[in-house]
Amino acid sequence: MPSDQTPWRPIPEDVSLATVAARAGVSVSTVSRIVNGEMRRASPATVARVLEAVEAVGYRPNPVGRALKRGQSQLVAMIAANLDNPAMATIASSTEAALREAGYVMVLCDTHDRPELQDEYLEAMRAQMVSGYVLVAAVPSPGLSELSASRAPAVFVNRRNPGGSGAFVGIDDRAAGATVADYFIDRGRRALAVVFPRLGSSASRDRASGFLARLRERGWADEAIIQAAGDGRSHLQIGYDAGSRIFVGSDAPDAILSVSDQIAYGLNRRALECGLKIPDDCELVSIDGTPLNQWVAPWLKSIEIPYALYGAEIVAGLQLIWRGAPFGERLLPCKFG
Amino acid sequence: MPSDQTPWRPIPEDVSLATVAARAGVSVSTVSRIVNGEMRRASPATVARVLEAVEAVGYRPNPVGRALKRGQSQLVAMIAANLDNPAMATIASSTEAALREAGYVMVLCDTHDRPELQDEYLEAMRAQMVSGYVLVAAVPSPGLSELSASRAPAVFVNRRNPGGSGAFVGIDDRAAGATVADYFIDRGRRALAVVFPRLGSSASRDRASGFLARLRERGWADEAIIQAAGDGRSHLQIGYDAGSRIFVGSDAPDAILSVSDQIAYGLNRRALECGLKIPDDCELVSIDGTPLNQWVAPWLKSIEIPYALYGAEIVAGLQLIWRGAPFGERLLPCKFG
DNA sequence: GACAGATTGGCAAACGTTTGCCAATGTCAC
DNA sequence: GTGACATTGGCAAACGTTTGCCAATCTGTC
Repeated sequence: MPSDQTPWRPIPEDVSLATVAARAGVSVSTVSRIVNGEMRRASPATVARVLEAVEAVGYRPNPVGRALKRGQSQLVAMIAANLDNPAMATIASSTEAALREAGYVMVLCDTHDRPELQDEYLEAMRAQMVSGYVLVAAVPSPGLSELSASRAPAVFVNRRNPGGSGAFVGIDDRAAGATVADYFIDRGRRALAVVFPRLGSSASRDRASGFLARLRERGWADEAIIQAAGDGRSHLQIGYDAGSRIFVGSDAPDAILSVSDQIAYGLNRRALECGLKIPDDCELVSIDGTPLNQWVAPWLKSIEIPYALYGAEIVAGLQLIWRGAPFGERLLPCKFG
Repeated sequence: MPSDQTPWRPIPEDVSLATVAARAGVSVSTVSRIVNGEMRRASPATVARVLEAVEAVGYRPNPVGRALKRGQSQLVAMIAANLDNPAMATIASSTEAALREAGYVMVLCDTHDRPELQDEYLEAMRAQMVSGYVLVAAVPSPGLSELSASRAPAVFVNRRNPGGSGAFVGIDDRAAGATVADYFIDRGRRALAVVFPRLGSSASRDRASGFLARLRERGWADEAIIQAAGDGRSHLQIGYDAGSRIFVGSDAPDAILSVSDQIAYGLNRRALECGLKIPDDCELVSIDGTPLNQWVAPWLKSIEIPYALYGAEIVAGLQLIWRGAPFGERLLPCKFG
């Protein structure tokens, strides 16, 4: 609980519409209208006088007063599953930049993948009268259903809306999986494996199933492919555990698709412990491809998801929705290399 | 610019003090007082009736109205230099959790280390009437000076207030550097180096100078130690570039202190390219020690900074300041391993 | 000179909250 | 019965903004 006896108060934003109005010798309403660009409601002379006064006293509209009146703040909520994941941090960073550019302020919430916390945040953000929601890897929850039903402006990122439709920014996960399948086949790999979280997002699932589907198309039997699903929250651990199962015995794969960088890190660690060298003994391809890889994991080949571009797309999506235009989904192109 | 013709409006928080007041048959003021815990202003019967009504209609105070009246919102601004850095992401994540716990909402701003942007954000946050500021690796700027002068509640993290005093959460950087110096000496290392950013923060400087000072204490001449200062924003690149200078020639060091993980990543990459193996050919110790290291950089030994604990300390600091208590600095203990 | 119509600008209410002040009622002692 | 005093609760203003509506002035035409 915040202390009730706060000795410090923010410097009162001593310059308000009233200050400007007084200086320009007009009423508050006139200033408000001019500040909001409604120029036709005043004579050019008045407009000039008001703008001069605005400049002179350094007036900046108070977002709180405005929010109260308009019933909507300049805040946009980003509700992310796990900030500690570098991919999410990059998304957060680029979104923040794009929002600022558009005149909004980002509020960041980390749900740690927990539905109750997600709902708590959704409620809190609604109370803050946020203008929109950015849901990064949202989990199913009652509050999320309500949100969908309320038609509030929301953009889902990475994971589609678990319960229904909604604007989406991400990549073509199935195609990404398929690309890796083609790559492995064309390289003459014979023993394939795919590692993914058992309780994963739509994204994880689609990547794995796109991979398997393409293999099937090209004549591989499902049984020929090792599928290692891992439990738990940490992709690192999932990868490590999967490695424990995959790398033992004589039928170790010679090529593995890991649906995320972190799973690949875990796999590599276990591979090292088993005396296997990647990529020499077993090729490893992940889908993520954060820039850090080239520094700390040069052994990892990746489908590179352009997370740094997400922010711009997300904000473009929000803006479309705000003006009532439809925004289905935006799948960004990936580089494979 | 946000569209002016927004078709969607947040569901009006249809339940306000007035709703509760009507249902309980009392005035708005009474409800307000009771909701704020001022129980003595009403008879037990009234209190009960009001609380029942609050429950029944599901009343939640509107933070915007409250902020406008109080001149202070429940928002706390975190102004960080670079979210893409995993250490900062961890700090952001833990701070966010601690703030939520305390009933606050975190607004995240990424300055990309640019003073103008930092000032823009400081101004914007002031306009939002935030309750406090968390400045992670703040850079010197006019706005920051103003902030210090205004005595606004602020906690500096990692880097001390570049212009003056202020609450600080971090580690004992000089001691960390000294620890590494002792370690190298005790391990019998003979050719030492330290790599740091030329235009670094107080933290980087202190780590390097703590290292050098301890070496001096123990009889090493400054000239005997390779000091590689790097330019630029990216620590990865700084490390890589420093490696280019350090690893060539015959007098390569057998032990290096890197003041951050990322510099160490860059160093390692360059070492590999030079055919050197870490830690066999050259021991590398960094100060940071993010958990990711054990997965992707097992070759790296680190002073581990407990970033995940920062959030709690930061919020504790803010709360002390809010209630007028002094909060100088809090140096967290590090693990070396 | 009068009237229609456009132009210009102010009044006041409203958003949801907090809080100083006052009014009404109750309690007690004399 | 009267006065002092505590208890209980409401009125109304204020925070900074937006906006519907009305009033005043101006422009032009007959």
